[in-house]
Amino acid sequence: MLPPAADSIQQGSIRMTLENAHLWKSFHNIGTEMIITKHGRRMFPHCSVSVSGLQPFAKYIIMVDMIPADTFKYKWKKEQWEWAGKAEPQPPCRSYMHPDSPAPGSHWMKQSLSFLKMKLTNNTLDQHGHIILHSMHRYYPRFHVIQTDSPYLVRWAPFLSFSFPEMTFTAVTAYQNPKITKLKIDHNPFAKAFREGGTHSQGKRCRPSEKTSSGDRKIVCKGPSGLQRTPSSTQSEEADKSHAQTMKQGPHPSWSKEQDASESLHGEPLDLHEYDYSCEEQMVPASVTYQHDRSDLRSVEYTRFGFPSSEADTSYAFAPADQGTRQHGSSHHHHHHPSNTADWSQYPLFSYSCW
DNA sequence: TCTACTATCACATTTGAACTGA
DNA sequence: ATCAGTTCAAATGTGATAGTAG
Repeated sequence: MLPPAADSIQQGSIRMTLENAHLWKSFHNIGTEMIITKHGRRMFPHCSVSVSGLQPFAKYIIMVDMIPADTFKYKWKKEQWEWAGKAEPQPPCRSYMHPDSPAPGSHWMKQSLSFLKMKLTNNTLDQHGHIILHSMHRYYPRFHVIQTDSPYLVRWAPFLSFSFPEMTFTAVTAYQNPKITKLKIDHNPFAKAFREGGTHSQGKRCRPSEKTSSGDRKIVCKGPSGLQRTPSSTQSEEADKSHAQTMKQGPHPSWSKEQDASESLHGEPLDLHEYDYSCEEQMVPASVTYQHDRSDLRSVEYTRFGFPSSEADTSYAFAPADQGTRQHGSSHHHHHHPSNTADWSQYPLFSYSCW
């Protein structure tokens, strides 16, 4: 079998691979948390994937949106996450288009794609095009490869969707699990700088460092336990920034060009206990914003949720079903047709125009 | 009282315009 | 005139804290 098995997903001839999978898994084992703020916060780890099998000269748009991982909200009680009721109604659905979009397949396959500049917010009135999430709810990113040369045709173009279970996270306004804080500080240069600077400046910011070391307390995120140390090996990732790009603002705020940061992250896997997300399929209520709506997408996915720890399950895909079966929600037949166009859904990607 | 959220802090990293030289 | 480097000031991003709101 081929090496790229674990962190990549294949649909037809198109393969998507999660770039910084080690890091994602490190977080996932503890229970990933992503800070969301009023003005928008970047993700860490970043969404970074590579794609292969595209037609070199065909144009594609690549987008991300965030899908609720379940129908619940949570609270951090003592040292673990607990169920805290039913999920709030979905905030306006938004998606983030990779700033290189649209680009030919050859471009996308040339290097990994980073969604570094995507920001998450809890502000439902956000005017900046950031992705709106509910705090204390769980989500996972979903990547869309859309074969079109115009953002305005996204809704009608054939597309494929990919997602990785180890990217599931809980949106929070402040970190809950100190293990997560520590992992982030170990790997995120900004966080590290800030923390160390703060400790320097003394006094008021001193306590936290104690807090983290005492943060070695036992954390049980409702799952088989057995928790080990986080490696303090500060194998910080090198953000391999290459060439600065210049283009500023596209027709939409969230379309600003960014430079690609393909990260090579070699954090060794942590021997932490499993994190049990009890996720289940869920329909997203339709809603309209000035951005895209993704609600109809839900009906074309099939899922293998409920992440057991085996390697096989770390890769799975939400594949659009064909026209016939889509209405019924989940279809488990993949037609792995050699010609990739046969695998592409012709169904409109977004049900409403949001521009 | 408890939980969730927010503004603020200080500084390394990133950005990008200005500059230099070929 | 154009390009590739270089420099450097300004902008950005980051977690903890103290405080606010409910």
